[in-house]
Amino acid sequence: MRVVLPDKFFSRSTLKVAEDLLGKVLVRKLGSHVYRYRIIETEAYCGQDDLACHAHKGKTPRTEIMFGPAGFIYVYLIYGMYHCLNLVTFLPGEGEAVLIRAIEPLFKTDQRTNGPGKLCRALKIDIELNRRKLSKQTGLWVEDDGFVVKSTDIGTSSRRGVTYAKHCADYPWRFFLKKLTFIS
DNA sequence: CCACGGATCAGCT
DNA sequence: GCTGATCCGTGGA
Repeated sequence: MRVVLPDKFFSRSTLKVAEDLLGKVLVRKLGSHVYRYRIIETEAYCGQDDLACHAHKGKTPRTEIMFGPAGFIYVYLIYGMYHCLNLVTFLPGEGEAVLIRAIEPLFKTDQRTNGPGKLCRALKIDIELNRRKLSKQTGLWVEDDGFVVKSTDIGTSSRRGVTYAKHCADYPWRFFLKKLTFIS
């Protein structure tokens, strides 16, 4: 059973989307090959009041895509050498998105995808995908394959690398599947 | 125009 | 745990 997640999945509360994306399948099509990965770690970035969010200063050329409709892709270059993949969430005008921090390949490979920079490198995600819509046509989309995630499988913590964000740095807006989930 | 610093990672201590 | 690599978006002049 494979169902492509509809736009309405993403046009909900960003915290809810970040949590619900755990266990879903990120799909990348490159040429005639299709690669599937389990999403195992995410972070929520919640608009103008969130000092860690790129949109907190309001709409700029870079962040404009975050203020558009949910279901679009926001990719940016960080530290001059890594790209980060974000999925736009919630409502137009809010400037919110979910950062995909780690995924697990569902096929045999040596790819390292346990970090936002590394997963973009493995999936060949770069600025070319910025502002595009999640879809089969774009070559990047998200599916539900029936994998069940219980609330007890989910861990939370503060977000990584945002110590500059003052009080917002402590918000528990990082979500991950506890490793125990994959043993059994 | 120019200066600053970052939603990271690998390699070292 | 700490540091450097590397470049572009952003804001101030």
